[in-house]
Amino acid sequence: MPTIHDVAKLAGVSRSTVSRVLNNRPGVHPKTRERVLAAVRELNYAPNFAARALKRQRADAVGLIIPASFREPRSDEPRGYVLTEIIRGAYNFFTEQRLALTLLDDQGTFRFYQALFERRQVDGLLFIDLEPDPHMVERLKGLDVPFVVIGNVDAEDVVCVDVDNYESSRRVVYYLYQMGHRRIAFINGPQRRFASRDRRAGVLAAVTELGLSLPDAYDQPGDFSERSGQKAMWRLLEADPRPTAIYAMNDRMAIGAIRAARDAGLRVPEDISVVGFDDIPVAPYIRPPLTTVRQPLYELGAAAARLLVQRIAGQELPSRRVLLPALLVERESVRSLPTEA
Amino acid sequence: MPTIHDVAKLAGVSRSTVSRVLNNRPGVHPKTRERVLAAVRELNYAPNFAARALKRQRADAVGLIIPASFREPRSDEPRGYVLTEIIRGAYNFFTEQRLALTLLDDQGTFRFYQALFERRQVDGLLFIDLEPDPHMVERLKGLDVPFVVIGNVDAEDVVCVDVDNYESSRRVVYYLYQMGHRRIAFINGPQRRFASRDRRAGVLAAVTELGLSLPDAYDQPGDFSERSGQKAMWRLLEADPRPTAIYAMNDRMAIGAIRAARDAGLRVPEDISVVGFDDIPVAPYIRPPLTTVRQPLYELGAAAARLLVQRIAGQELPSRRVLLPALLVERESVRSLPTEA
DNA sequence: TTGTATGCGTTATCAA
DNA sequence: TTGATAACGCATACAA
Repeated sequence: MPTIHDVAKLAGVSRSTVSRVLNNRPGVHPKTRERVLAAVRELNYAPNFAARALKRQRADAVGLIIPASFREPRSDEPRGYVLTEIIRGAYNFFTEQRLALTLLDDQGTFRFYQALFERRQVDGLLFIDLEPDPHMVERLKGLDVPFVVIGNVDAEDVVCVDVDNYESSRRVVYYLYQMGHRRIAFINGPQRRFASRDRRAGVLAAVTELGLSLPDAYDQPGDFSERSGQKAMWRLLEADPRPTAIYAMNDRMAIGAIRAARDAGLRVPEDISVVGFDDIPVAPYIRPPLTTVRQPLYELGAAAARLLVQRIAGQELPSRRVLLPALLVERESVRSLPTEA
Repeated sequence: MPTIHDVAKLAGVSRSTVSRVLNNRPGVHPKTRERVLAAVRELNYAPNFAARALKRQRADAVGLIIPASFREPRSDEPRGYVLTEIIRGAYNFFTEQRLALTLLDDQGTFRFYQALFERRQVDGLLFIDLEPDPHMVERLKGLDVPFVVIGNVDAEDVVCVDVDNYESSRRVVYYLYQMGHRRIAFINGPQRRFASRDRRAGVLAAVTELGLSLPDAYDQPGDFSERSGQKAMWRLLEADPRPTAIYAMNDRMAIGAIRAARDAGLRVPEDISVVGFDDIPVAPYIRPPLTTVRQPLYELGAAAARLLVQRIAGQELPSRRVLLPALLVERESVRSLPTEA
């Protein structure tokens, strides 16, 4: 492959001139520029990536740190869809900015991320769902590596972008209320997850604002699995009075809940309404099609990418926490109830 | 960040010695090696990626070329799932080999791929589903860039790995036959796709081997969309005699077909059986759960990655076409028929 | 407006 | 067993 030297020779100029033309530096005679460009085309020249990175001290690449679960075999989790949409959003933005996107998995070790950056293999890091380790984030802040987290993080001054779990949840309860429901129950996710806590907080806020209450019997734990949704529903069905609407923190639990209801001889939504969260691909296909909250996955990826690029450019970021609104997708799993006046 | 020079100084040796230690070269005194390693640890040194690439003339990175459709917004297509599984397989293998994986989209221009390689940004290219352009592949072969294609390709001497569409399809027909079906119809995909052609060829082979036939009325075109499956089913239902089993080339068309059957007042599988292809995530969730063929997506990615690494290493490849077996997943959309003796 | 010289951080060749 | 030195290909400060 040709080098800048070959181009210079062919164009009859020095290497510096070629470099100037290639980098759009001013102060090159149009005529000369023309000749150089012609030579570039003729030789099909493209600047060596490594040499440029070495000289410029930047990689023109960012690392996307995907959850360690990515390396594990197929599971129930709609990971594929979620991940793809987020990556797509980030990828499109980075590509526009002429930044390469390198896939890396979450090895959980600080040392690994440090090396990545110190080796200048990447100019910045984008973490997807780095939930559990605020400690690592703290250490990361010690480095000067620009990074952005998708999902919430329990650390100060970390740039992160997330769906507005609190507000979305609050909206769901309001929606249910508008549909005439007053006895609204709730299937939660693991409490160690921010998403669960925030969504639950939104529910509590709405319930309070609306003058309702959330008795313990209506506040069931779950672990995001379909099975746990099913079990939670069993308990919910024994509550007295029975709730008229169930809000599950994710679609898989909602699906489990619907199954449990049906097994108990109840119809959804005629006898009991169910709302999920995520809008996973199967949501429209189950019976009944699931009313749920769609996360702005693509936008999450794109927003995070934009923030990361700004950080790499050294800009001060206006806010360190960006919350994106989610969309309530009405399908058929919620019934409108005549309000009990 | 520290350089090899700093390490050398701290360890009281020359840069060459440090380099030797770092690259596990023989001929270093154990004592010296020890000192160097200690210095490396103390400084938290990691070799500069660009400098190394420049010197070694390789990037230690491969490019994954994803379909251009990736950049487009969410569609019905189960692209997310398929892509994720393939990438996961490839990613895990590359990571083992200490190769970084860079995401790149299919810009369709030969020039782009050429530059990628000539810039030494990647050591090789992995194409996912590069269906339409054998011409580009031919040109790619002209370069000395190692590449492997996932999916079939209409060109000679190209290393590609794919699911064994022909054989899998053949198996489906045998399966249906064993279940007692004799009037088996077929909903095809777009003929320009290899997958469609190969799957159809498998059907024809099986039909012939089993002494059945595939009348024109049983051989319906489709375009992979749910809607087209539905339409094909309408035509199929008018055939006389009506087929007892339908084999659709993908799950979405199968879902469309089931819908059409139900709309026509037929029950699946009691009145008519349906088989799909792909095992998309919704397949187990539809009514009835869909019997279908699961592609070995993860394995496809892993196999392709392995082949690419071999090519990069300059090994001659034993075969230039690798076909992986698919798995028939029996669910509830096929009924066992008493054989008409 | 253009060219010369130097260095980015490694690895590899050759001497010692 | 080790060290000096020369590339790798590019960008830039400075000189012309």
